[in-house]
Amino acid sequence: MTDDDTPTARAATKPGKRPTINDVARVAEVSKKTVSRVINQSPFVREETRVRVNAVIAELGFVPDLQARGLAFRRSFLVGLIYDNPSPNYVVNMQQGVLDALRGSGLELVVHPCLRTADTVVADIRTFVERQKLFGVILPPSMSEDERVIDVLRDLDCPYVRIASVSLDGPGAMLVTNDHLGAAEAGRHLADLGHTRIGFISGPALFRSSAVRGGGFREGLAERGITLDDRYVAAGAYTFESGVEAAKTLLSLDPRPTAIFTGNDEMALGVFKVARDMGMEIPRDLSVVGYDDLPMASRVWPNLTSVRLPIRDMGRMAAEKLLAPMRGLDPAKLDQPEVRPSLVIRDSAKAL
Amino acid sequence: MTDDDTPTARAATKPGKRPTINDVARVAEVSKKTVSRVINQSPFVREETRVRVNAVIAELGFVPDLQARGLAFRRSFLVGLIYDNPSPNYVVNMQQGVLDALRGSGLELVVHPCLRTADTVVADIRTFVERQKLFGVILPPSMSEDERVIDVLRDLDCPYVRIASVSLDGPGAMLVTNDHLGAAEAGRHLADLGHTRIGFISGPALFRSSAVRGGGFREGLAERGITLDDRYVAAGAYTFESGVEAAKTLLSLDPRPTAIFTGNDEMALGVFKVARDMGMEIPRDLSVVGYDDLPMASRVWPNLTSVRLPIRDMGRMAAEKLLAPMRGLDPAKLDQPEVRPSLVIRDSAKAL
DNA sequence: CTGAAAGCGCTTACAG
DNA sequence: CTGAAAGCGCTTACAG
Repeated sequence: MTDDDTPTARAATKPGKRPTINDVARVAEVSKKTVSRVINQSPFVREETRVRVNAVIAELGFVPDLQARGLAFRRSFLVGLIYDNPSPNYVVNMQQGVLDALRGSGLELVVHPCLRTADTVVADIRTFVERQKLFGVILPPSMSEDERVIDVLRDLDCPYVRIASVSLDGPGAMLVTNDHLGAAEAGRHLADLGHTRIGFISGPALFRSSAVRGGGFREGLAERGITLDDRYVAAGAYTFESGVEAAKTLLSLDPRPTAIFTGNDEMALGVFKVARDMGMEIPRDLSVVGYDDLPMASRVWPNLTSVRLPIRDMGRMAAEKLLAPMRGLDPAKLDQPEVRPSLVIRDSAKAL
Repeated sequence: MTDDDTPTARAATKPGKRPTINDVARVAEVSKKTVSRVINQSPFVREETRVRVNAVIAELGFVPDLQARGLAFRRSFLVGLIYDNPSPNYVVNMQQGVLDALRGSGLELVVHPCLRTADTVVADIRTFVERQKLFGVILPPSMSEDERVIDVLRDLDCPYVRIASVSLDGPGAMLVTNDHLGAAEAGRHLADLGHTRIGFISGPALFRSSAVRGGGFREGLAERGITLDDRYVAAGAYTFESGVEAAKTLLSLDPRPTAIFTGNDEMALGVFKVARDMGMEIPRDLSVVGYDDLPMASRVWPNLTSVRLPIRDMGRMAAEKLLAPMRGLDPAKLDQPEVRPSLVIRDSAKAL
């Protein structure tokens, strides 16, 4: 016998156990179905009833059991982030953005990195999505570009949002980052600084952004009447080491380029290294512009001019699209959110 | 009527639906309880029966429903990673390590970053763990050092493993990283290079590693007969900016230090910046040693000498500890895994 | 607007 | 070593 032995508290629940929907129903003197309606925000509940039930829910500290709901709903309350992007900065910012959107929704984020080149990826992803009965999935590049994975998700009837540099799907399932715009801005910037003999280090063919950034860069130069000479284009792989190799190639050309645009910042730092090893000083002897605006860009010397994508915002926008149906919106009728990259001008590119 | 209309296949399951434990039981001609025993690797099943049931499981492609198991077990198959560490590199490596251990276990990783300074953290973590009925939780620093969170986990009966620079808990719940050893090595290294007037930039007081690294550094110097002068110690906050401020202080002392050890790499890069701005060249005019060995350490110029912690391994080891009971091991009787940092010698610290 | 019954797919507790 | 019954805590489908 405790002080708390009021009729209500007594009827509430056995000690040491979390209250269930039955406890709420009993105390509120309604059926559990009505409690269920209140939990699920059904409009078919009288206002007075809703208020009373909510009061009891608060009083008992009732929290619906996710497993039980999931079992009945035949799906979980988990959002999957499936990625093969190896940049820690990209991954963490994307996760933060997704979590920004998920906050308060009752959904949680399950992370699933994988190797797109492994021959078990597709089967692995199928198992993951099927077992977890995911609420939805977010696919940043280059995972977003793999149609085998998309087929699996469609087959499993799992909602998804793809993030990519160009549109690859219906508006309900896409977030477009328009990488060509950022690259074009980089091109115009270098041209406006007076550079004409310009090099480009591309990303790997597996990443769609490689071609899109390259194309955008060409466009930007073309707007200023400059044509990118194919001899000044080297293939990289988005890694520091590949940037080093490509820079060695480009900087041993005669005449050598006065400026280099790289498909990402990692490779730009490779250019930094080679230039230093060759006794060149940036930006005096060589201008460099990168892409991604990693935290590193503003730590190295000279600070790297780079194109920034609002990665955290992208994660949030993609997740919000996934949440739309929950909020009574039709994802197919939503507008396709787009994102614009922007050039962050620092000290690594100067006028000739 | 299909070609597949054999008795077995017919009895198997309705089309378009995933087979359940009942389907397996029917086809294998056992009770669902026996199927359950096989799934859960109970030893109380005749070998012959087990083989037959497993064959049917494979034949039907049966995958146990996680929500249903979770509802009956009263817990989920999710491991939570709760952290407030802001370094993307640390976070991603830790996640990778945890996933290395989780692979094949049927468990998935739910990430939960948070702000330890927010006044809702503790309540927020309670909600998270309680709602998800987590299988277990992994706490890297400095989350691992928050006793309020530990109290919540104990109260909720949620297994956890803490990762910290010193032991804070029983062997079943700890992974010790011994940061003092790495810092001591840094101290001996600088002393062996002939430095005697040495500066130290510490991390924030909220992080236990700050004091542990500082203490280890003092010990290392002491082993070489050098005492760290308190006037050459500045308080940082593990951020680039705080490194800049602290470096300004230390480098304006007269006489100024010939070497600086920083509590992490971010702050070391702050020292790089200030040294450059003051016209000093590293390592000619100043030796610098960092801690963490970020990817950046081998990108900047000069390459940064730094102490490395095997973060991915740490994640894996912590997760394996969490999985021990699943494998029939008693976590309390397990040995407490320890990790040893190592000094990676590069170009930022040289002999006087 | 509300409710009683049946069911989601597993496991626990109890028998044998 | 195996099984029939009851239960985990919700929702769906059907009535009213």
